[in-house]
Amino acid sequence: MVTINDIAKKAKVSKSTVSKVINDYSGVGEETKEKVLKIMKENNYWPNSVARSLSTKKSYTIGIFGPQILNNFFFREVFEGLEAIMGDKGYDLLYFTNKQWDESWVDYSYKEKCENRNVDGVILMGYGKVNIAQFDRLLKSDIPSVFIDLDLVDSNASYVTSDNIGGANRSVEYLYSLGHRKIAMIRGLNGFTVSTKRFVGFQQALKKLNLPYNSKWMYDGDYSMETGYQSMKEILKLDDKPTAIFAEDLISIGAIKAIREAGLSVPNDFSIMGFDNIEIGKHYNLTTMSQDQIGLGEAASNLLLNIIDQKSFSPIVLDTRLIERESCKKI
Amino acid sequence: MVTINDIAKKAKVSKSTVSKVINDYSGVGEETKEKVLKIMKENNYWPNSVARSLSTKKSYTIGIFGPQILNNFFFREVFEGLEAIMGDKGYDLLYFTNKQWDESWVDYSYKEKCENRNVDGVILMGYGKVNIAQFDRLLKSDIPSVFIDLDLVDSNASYVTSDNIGGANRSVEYLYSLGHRKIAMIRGLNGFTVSTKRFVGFQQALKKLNLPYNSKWMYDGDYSMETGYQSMKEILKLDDKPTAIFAEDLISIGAIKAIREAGLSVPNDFSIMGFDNIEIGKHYNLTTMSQDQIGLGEAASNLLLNIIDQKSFSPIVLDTRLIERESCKKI
DNA sequence: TATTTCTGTTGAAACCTTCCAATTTTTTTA
DNA sequence: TAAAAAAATTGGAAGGTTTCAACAGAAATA
Repeated sequence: MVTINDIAKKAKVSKSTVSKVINDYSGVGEETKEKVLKIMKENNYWPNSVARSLSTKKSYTIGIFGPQILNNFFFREVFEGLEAIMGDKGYDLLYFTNKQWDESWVDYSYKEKCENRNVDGVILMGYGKVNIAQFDRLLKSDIPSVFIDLDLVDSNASYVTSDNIGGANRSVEYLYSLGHRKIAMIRGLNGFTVSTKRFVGFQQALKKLNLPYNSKWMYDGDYSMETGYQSMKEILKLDDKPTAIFAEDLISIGAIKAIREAGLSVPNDFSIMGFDNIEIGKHYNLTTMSQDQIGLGEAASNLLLNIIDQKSFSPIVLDTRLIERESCKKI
Repeated sequence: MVTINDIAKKAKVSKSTVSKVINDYSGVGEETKEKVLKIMKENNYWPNSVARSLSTKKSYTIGIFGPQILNNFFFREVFEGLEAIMGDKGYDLLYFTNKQWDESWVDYSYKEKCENRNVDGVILMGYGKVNIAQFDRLLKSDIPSVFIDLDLVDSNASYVTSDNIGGANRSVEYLYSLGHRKIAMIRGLNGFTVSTKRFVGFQQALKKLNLPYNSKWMYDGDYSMETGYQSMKEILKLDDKPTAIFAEDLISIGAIKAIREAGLSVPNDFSIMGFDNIEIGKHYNLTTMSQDQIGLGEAASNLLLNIIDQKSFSPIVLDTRLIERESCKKI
């Protein structure tokens, strides 16, 4: 590997001078600069960012934490937004694996992993509300952090999320506008803030529109097709059935399966209203309240960069958008 | 941040001794070791991997290159396999964004990015055969590299792939066994080795089984639903129609759409045989020749670790597996 | 007791940068 | 032309670790 010393030697200047050229600092003569630049080019020289990072404490690396985020329809799109913005600003993304240190003489967790790698900031996604104590040390540290869909705030931490309450509200309003009065909800709880918020919005809307809240029309589970499938089977057994079901996309798809299996159809027998707009929903013609996944990634990036620059720390809440496909119909 | 010096001072030993303890080297008295360990624990000390990397040239980081791999049904699953193995072995994954250097006085590409970050090895995926010259400098360097689905080999480079030729062969044999004699193929060429190989396997099988090769039953495009949709529309116009279609999953799904739109059904009017087994295929009950995505990721990891240890460089070819669902039927 | 061997410990250099204070060279001013 | 000011250049420390040769002290041998 060619180093700054090699360049200095070849250019017959000191490495300080080369360093100044690299960083485009003032205090270098025009001729010298040209000469050094030429030699750097000739030798395809590139300053080593590890050494750089050691000396400046800045690594141009953003850490990413998230259990299974890469195998998740939703976060994979968020990642796209992250990559675009961070790439533009000259950062690479360090995806922390679940590696452990053998002799774990220490609490080796978020904060330590970040310090260990000198990341300039960190983005965390895919975490539920339960067990947020795990983030304590990170939050109290001075490592700039942005959470996605988990509303934690501290002196160097903030979050981005979609307007889940509002989105749920508008979902119900939409179903109402189509004539639905008996609306069920299947929610993917599991300790995730977002699901809770969507439920809050759902209830708000029912109240506002004077719709009945029937405990038989309320199902819990996790964020999976299976939850939708099983819950829908229960719903199908009811005497007093709802005419519409509101649920997150993956759950909605499970529900659609159950409906079809029972020889019924969507939207003729039931209207199904999703939430999220994951790609697979398209294949089921699922009407849904869309989050802007790429936008979340972009917003998280920009917010994190602002925290790094000590400019702005305010959480960002993104609007949701109704995507009308064919799983809901007027009755 | 607490450093090795802090620990040395508090333990009243030299930092060399602390270093030995950290790395579990011999030549440290039992008592001293205990004492140092205790102090490390008390101070939640963790050796900084940037400094470490500078001094050892080993970073416990694996670089990942791949255009849009995270937004790709296939590679996202491969990533899962990568993460599992690499995490186990103590590596983190550095995802290189497309960042550019402003004053690009230099060819800043794969090799340079790797050297710049001191990665221990690199995995590349999602690249076609066209323009492989871009990898020249990387291949000639001593950076351990593993390509996924692109058969490049050099002194420190190798690859993993699925048995595309064999898989295509067996796909045709399967359709043959169901009684199909008129088989079309829609291929997602676009310069990718895999598609070419699948075509080779397809032709081999036709020949072996004495089936007709009809140029009207052969369509090209890219790896997209649109290709499948458009090609299938053409097929539907033919007088002499095939009874089965062999195509990669996403293309197959496009074809199914076209068939359904024409008021026909799968598998009653056409049998559709996919290739890849991406998750979305399940939702269409697509019978497919499955690649083992996670296995590819795992194999790539293990191969790369072997190259790093100078142990083994042989390319790895994984078997494919028939997944029978309901898009193919006996005729 | 004097010498050798072994074990444990340490100081300093090295890895590649940045950064600052000090020095040298050039330019400007009186 | 000498002095002052400005610009260009340099040497070396610092950043946190590893590594290696050198050293000290204890134990073993003669």
